[in-house]
Amino acid sequence: MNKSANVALTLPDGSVRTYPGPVTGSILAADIGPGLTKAAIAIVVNGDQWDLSREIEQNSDVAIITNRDEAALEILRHDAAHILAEAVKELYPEVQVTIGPAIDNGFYYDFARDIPFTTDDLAIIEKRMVEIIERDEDIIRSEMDRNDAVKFFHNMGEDYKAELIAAIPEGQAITLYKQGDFIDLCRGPHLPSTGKLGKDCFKLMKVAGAYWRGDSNNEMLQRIYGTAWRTKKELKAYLIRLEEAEKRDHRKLGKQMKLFHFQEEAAGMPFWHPNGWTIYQEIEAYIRRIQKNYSYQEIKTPQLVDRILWEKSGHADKFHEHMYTTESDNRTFALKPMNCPCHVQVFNQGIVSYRDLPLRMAEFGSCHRYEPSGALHGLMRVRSFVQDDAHIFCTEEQITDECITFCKMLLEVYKDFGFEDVKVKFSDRPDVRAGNDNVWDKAEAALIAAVDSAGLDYTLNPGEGAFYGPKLEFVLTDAIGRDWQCGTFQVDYVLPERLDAQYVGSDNDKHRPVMLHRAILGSFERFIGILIEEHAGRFPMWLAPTQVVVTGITSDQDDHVRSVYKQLIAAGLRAEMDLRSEKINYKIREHSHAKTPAIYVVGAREAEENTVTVRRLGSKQQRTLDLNAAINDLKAESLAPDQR
RNA sequence: GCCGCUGUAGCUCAGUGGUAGAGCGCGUCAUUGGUAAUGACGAGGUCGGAAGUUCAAUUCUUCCCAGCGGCACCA
Repeated sequence: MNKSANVALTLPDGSVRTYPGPVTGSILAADIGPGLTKAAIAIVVNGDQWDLSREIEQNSDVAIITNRDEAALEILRHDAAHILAEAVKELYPEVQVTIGPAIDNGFYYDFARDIPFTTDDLAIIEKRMVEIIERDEDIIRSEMDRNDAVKFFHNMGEDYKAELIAAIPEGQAITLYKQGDFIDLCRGPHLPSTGKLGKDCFKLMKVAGAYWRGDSNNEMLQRIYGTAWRTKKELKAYLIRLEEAEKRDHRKLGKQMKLFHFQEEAAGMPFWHPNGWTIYQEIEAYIRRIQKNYSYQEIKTPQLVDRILWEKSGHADKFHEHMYTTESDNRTFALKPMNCPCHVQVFNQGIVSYRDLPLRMAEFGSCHRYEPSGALHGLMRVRSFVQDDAHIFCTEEQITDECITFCKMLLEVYKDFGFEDVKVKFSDRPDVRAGNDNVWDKAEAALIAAVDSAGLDYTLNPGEGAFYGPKLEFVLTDAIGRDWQCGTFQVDYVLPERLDAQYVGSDNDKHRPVMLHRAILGSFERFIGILIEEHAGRFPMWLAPTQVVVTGITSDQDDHVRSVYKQLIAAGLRAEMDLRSEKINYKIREHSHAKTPAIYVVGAREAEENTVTVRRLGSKQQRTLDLNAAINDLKAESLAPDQR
């Protein structure tokens, strides 16, 4: 070790402060100014986050983290988790603590306790947390030998902690943090004292079950979630954001806007109503046009296929518990959970020449999967769904080009739906998989080469590939910053082998094609759910179930309203008319609530002049336009993005 | 599937060991009003399902189903 008597600390602005010996972040902060003493939370030492109380013994580049820094949030939240654990241990000493990390927007802590926490407990715990913050306990770091630490926690009755430490490699020092009487295993860093967390900057949110170490074979722990922020204002803003997100909830809007419903007799399987089905059909027609442009052929295959096919394909092996089956003819049939094996059957009819490749086969195939009951979530996770599914049969040499073209197509589609921000993840071989390692080496190499050629940045998602091949996953970000994984592109050498797909090459020999599985939207159900939340129900004109409502001021205009309505329908628009004897205020309010994008009002004046007064959703402005001009505007606006 | 919570009118929700209520919506009538709620009257519920405790269950208990929040899973 290169210890010098003097310790020189270089600050971000380049200035250097020298101390005669080891120095702590706190001392440094105090030297710089009293304001910083108060605001300081931790210190970055040569890129690592340290506690303010930890002694710096060598010359270092340092930066003090204050509560104004983003980095402060994670530390703060981690501390909130510790304060939560301390409060729980004080209130319920029989509870064992396990882990409690900072997460997006907050923190959680998992406890082992026979009796689950209730929401009433949350208020009590929260109160105790405030007390701990007011006590302003010092948070003290110490190190302990691994084996000593295991004993230490066992003696305290904290078996889970002991198990965690036992899993840390031998010889590695263990850091402990003590605040009041509460000691926890932790990497740190932490705030200097509990008082640094604002007592009105956090809130406990919910209780939930969570498996020990995330494994469903293990016992279930009691998890308490909380949110924590630097300021009360930030906390409030976050809570408002949650409320806003709730308003967009597609399940709520789906009901309100009469798009679809679910019921007990068909859990997880949507009943589409006329409004929702209109959106669905628009999207399907759009995708069909795009696919045609990209030289896909559309097919349709059976819903019910003998189990034997699923055994051959390997799906039954891995997913039989998630497949619906039915008996008939002394055979077991499975409702198809996916389309690919059926597409291979189509491919296998007759003889395909290398000249026919790449062969792009698309199907809006209705699939069923018995999803675990706890997984169901509105349209986002269903048991019956349709994908914009397609399989490309091609040669190895064609993979790259196909991938490039697909990426282009996918970005085009996302853009048409208003999603410009797209992330790509590359998922490689999972532990449980079909096909030998040579095949996987080949498939992964081909896919990486392809995505590189497509010019897309991607992040690695190790072990998350499909059982038959690696995949790219396309993630889009919605209007309120949430990520949704939708598109996929998978390279598959396994299924063609298992289902014996062949083509005749230019050498007149038989060869295996490679199969590329791909989807852009993923499931229509889920994508529509995403769109509902993206637009908060205010669909763009081309998707709006009702595009325009015509209504009169008084019943004297009824005939004229009928005539305008007929012209709108004749123009191919999804129009409604409202002839009820309600006041115009009432009708405007109602149709605005229904999120109808355009309202045409005809009073005596408009009827006389053959005009309409147009009111657009979200605007109080009224514009009186010539009827034909208004209809033409609406027609232009209601074209799908690819038709403009 | 696992942990917890919830399930009352079409919707949102209140309520009670003695078989139920509001607002909105719906229907009828009146009203003909220029851009986010006109008024009156009326219809509508075996209180998620099954069993149990009780003189009596929508209310208490158990089981089942579904939904919600998480966890696990997601070809």
